[in-house]
Amino acid sequence: MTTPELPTQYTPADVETRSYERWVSEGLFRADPGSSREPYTIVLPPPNVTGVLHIGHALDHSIQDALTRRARMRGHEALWLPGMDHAGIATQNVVERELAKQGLSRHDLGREAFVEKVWEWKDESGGRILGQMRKLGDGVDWSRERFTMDEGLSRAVQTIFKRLFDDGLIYRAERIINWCPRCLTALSDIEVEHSEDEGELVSIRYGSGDSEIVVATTRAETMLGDTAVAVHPDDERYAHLIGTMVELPLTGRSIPVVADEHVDPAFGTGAVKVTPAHDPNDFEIGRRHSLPSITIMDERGVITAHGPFQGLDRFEARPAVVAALRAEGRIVTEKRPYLHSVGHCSRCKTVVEPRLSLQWFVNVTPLAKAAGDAVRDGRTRIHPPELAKRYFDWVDDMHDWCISRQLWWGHRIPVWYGPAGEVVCVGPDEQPPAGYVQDADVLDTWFSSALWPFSTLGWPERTAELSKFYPTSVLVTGYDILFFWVARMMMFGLYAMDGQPPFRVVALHGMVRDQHGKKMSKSFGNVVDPLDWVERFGADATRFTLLRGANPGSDVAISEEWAAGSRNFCNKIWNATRFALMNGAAVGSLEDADLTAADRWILSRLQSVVAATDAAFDEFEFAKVSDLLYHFAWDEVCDWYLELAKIQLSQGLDHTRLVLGHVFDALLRLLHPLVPFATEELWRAVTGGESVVVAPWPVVDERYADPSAEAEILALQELVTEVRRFRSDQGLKPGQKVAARLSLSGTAIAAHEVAIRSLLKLEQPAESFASTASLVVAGVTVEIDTAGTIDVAAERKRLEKDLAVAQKEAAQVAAKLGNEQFMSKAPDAVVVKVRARAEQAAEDIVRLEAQLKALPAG
RNA sequence: GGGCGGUUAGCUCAGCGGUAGAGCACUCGCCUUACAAGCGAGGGGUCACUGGUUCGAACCCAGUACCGCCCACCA
Repeated sequence: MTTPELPTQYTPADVETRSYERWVSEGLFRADPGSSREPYTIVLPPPNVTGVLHIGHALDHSIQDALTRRARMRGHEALWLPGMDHAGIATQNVVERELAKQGLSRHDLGREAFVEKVWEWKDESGGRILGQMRKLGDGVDWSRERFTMDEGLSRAVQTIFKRLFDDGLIYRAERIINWCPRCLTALSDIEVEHSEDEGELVSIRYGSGDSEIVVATTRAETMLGDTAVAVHPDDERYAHLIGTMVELPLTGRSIPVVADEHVDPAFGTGAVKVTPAHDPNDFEIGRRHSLPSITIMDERGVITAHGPFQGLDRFEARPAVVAALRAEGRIVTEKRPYLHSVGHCSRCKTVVEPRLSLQWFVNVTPLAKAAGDAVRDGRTRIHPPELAKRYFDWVDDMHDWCISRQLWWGHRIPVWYGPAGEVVCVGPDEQPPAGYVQDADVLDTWFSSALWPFSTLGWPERTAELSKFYPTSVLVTGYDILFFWVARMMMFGLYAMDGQPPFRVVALHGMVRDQHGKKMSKSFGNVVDPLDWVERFGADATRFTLLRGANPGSDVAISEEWAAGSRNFCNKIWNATRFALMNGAAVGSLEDADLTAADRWILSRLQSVVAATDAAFDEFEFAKVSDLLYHFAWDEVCDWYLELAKIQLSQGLDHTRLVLGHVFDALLRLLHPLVPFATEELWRAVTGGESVVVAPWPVVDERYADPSAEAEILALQELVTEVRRFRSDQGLKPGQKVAARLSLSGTAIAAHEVAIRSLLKLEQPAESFASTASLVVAGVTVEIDTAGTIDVAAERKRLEKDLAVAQKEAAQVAAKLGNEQFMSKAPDAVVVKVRARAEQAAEDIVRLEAQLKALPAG
């Protein structure tokens, strides 16, 4: 094996691009549907094609890459399928903003030219994202990259639309929908974000004299479209008015008073103004009472009702209407500020206006039922389970899904209308009848995203990919799109794939936040650009930082200090491996090696770390995986084994090279899913293998479990640490050699005298050795000659403090052992432990008293 | 209004019934021939509060107080 010259400091940039291009060109990430290996599939949640990857994507991708890489190493045919989403409304907005800079609107270009423009934008922006993914090291199968508006995926969209339409699960209806007056499109319920906003609640007197009735509203301008006042049927205050007409101020119209169960008599005055065209509840009341709907606003929220308010924006009209009412003495009370929940467009934050319009809907009832059942019966497991409840709450009470959008960018609705308004839904292979006109609208972008797990594998064709890789193994995504995306993939996947859910496990992660747990936002200036970190700390360190905080379902707080810490870890691994190589580490059989306790200890520890790593990986506990490997590598391998190995090598124990080779081979493989680049470079150097990407995952080997070696090294560590403490307290310089006598015979670490003396810089004493301090640890007495320089007062203080602790411990433990109830009820293992503590405390007391006594006077 | 989660060292978090942990930050000493992005030794916590269960509670139960998130047709 050749020992390449590795630089003394890890410089990520040197190795990252080199490795990545090689991985791709050698096809290591390619998945073969014809393989006989068990499949492992993850579809990448497709990022928005117009965006750039943010640190949240980096987390999402790091997790998926770690899972896929480990699965591949474990012998699975691993597919991580990449792609991007056309993100209808978001993308259209971005391109429109660009046009606006040139003073143009999409209407200036016309539909065709505008869509052309968006495609151009998509090519440019999408390319940027692909570059970012390469920089992060995403091990995706590039040969299978997809885009939600690809020909194949468009075909899938039309196919499922047609199927749902034929099954009666897609319908067109005039309903109150959420309308964004800025984006000029309908929105689904979940595209509306609610916030507590300040408003004004005004009470308005309708009618007069005996027919007077007071209603309250926060949207005064809508009174122009009122067509009734509703009261509860049992409300005696208004019983005499039910069925009568009252005068509607400002309009010269009279409207009926109707009785409706929906009204809460205890709220406000118990009377509600009814505006069927501009409020979803009122629409329902209107329907129950056959009330007319009067639309008073256009699609931009401008008042169209004839009169003095015509042409005013809704927010100008509101105070104007109130002022006019006040002038007529119609205002009874005004409450301001009045906090109430207001819906905003999740894209542009404009206040949403409920609007009566003709739209396409999915009847979700049967689909949502199936989506709930699949999780309930365990076909799909949601992880962490706490979040499953959220899923059920939503799926069990889902409203029909408004899928039409008045946009130009997206999948055009595959429905044509005849001259007399006849409707025909056309599948992908059909021709619309002559003279029919296609619906102008496009589908909600989440409609095509919902097909992602199977449309990307070739559905509706029965492809080899589909039968090999569907259902996918795990879906990794943030809990924020549980409803938007996960639930809808479940619905459509179960529907299209004959009851087979799209994934076996949904592994939800949290949001990335700053070091104080604050949300990242541009205005706050705490946004981390993953590429910036990749440049400064390396992709490995960036990924490791994110994974170290990634507990299932919980948010990840990160900071630059942590990224630096992760980079330091990579550097540590780099240098440790470099050291092993410099000392001839090699992979070979350990069968005939005469292993020392230190060797057996590290091998024993290694096999239990493999087991613990597997357990944590299986539960998506990435923070735990990272923590385990971090501490094993740093605290055990580097801090202890390498130091002991140095001594063994100087003693000529050549098999140490094989142990080093074995440990680093395994450690680098374990770390590879988290830290792909550094491990690739190092693993190749250690083993001479082609690529760690396709190296087998370490397996637990019980034969290496060695409790007695572990106990032995633990005792060694205790002794060394205690003597180091003494040296430090006494101000002995680390390099300064000190004479000492060791009484090792009969102790567990009798064989380690050379190591102990070497680690602690203890020399053999001269003939006339007079000890000035003695320490007793792990059954060993260390008598140290410090040539009279010992600080007696400091050591006495220290010993007295330790003695006090030991005495307190002894008292506590004695109390426990004297407690009958404890003795009779505590499990044996606990009693044994407590007894051991009692013995230890007693020993400590004797030892410390002796040490105190042995101190020279001073 | 309904639901869920949190409150442990200065900061971010792990631990979830048997002697309080990690990373970073802090103090002291070290360029010890893999690594100063490092090495060694330390300091620091009535585990939010109040009750209860238990031989034993950071951990289980009840309540309180803050904090966060999700859902909701609060006129």
